[in-house]
Amino acid sequence: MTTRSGKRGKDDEGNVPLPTLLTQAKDIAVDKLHQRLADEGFEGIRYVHGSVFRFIGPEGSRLTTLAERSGLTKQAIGEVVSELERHGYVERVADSDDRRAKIIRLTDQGTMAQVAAAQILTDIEWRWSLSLGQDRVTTLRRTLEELIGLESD
Amino acid sequence: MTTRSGKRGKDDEGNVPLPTLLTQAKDIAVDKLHQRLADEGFEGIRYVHGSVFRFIGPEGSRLTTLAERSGLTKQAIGEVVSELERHGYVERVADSDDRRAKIIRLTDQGTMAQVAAAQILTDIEWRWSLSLGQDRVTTLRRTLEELIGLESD
DNA sequence: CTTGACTGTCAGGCAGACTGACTAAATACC
DNA sequence: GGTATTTAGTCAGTCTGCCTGACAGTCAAG
Repeated sequence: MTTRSGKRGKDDEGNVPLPTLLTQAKDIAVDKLHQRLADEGFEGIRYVHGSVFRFIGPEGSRLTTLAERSGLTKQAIGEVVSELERHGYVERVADSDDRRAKIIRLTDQGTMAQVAAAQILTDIEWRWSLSLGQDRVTTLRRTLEELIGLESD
Repeated sequence: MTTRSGKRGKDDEGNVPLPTLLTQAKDIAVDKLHQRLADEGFEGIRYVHGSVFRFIGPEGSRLTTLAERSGLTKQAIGEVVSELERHGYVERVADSDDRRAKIIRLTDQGTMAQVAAAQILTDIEWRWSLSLGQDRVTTLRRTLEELIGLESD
């Protein structure tokens, strides 16, 4: 039996908890992103790969840097990088200044995937704006940004 | 150097992706919820326990029902229920109508935890309303609800 | 009363991320 | 310059959360 995730008919009485709403909205956006990336030929991209695509510098970054920025351990991000390397999105090149280090760089395909992801995310927001009104999506973003800035010290 | 995850200054147009904002906001709310629950004496409550507290009926529910509503398997939700049972938040009682089944019911402490969680979530929204304006938090909730209703087919 | 469906549990497995231990290289100390 | 400490990345092992598969007991339809 396939269990469809908690779909209540109409909300019984009380409010759906805000964290649930935030999670569902995130899941919808992320699912759409990955599906459309796959449609455009960028396959095998998983959620955690965003830790590399979002945080890697234009000239590449070290593993340790990616680990710090993403909040994952070196080991964890190292495995992610290896996976992206196998898929041809990044490459490890020697650092000429420090022979311990390797620079993780996007390949051409990796750069295309990064650009495509950014465009798709922009497009998702744009489509939401069409349905809900541009001001409401802009307000959503601003509210979230303020909220986070407010609470994260 | 402690790198706070992806805090770009105010730059060009390098927007933080919307899924990231949604995730961060969710994490903030959930962390606050669990911390305040612990402060009020409800200890050992983890994220996944919400699958029980949110979906359990007033007279209790069967394991299979909780599994369907939460989207987890029977085995997974069964483990969650066992953990909550060890902590004294729920109990398994025989179903008088069906000797295969057990009714999972909140204990008094479980009910208190459920009520406390709901109050805390309401309070979190209320505090956000104080900082950001009540209309913006209301709008946030409405926008998310519409968004989800829109996209989840 | 036999057959099939359902309830909950036990067992085993896999994926993701963690801690710990290690080598090679850079840097600081004296 | 020589030694000690720190740093970069990797290998190994573990833990957690969730999954699939298999099962005994019970219910329900023919």
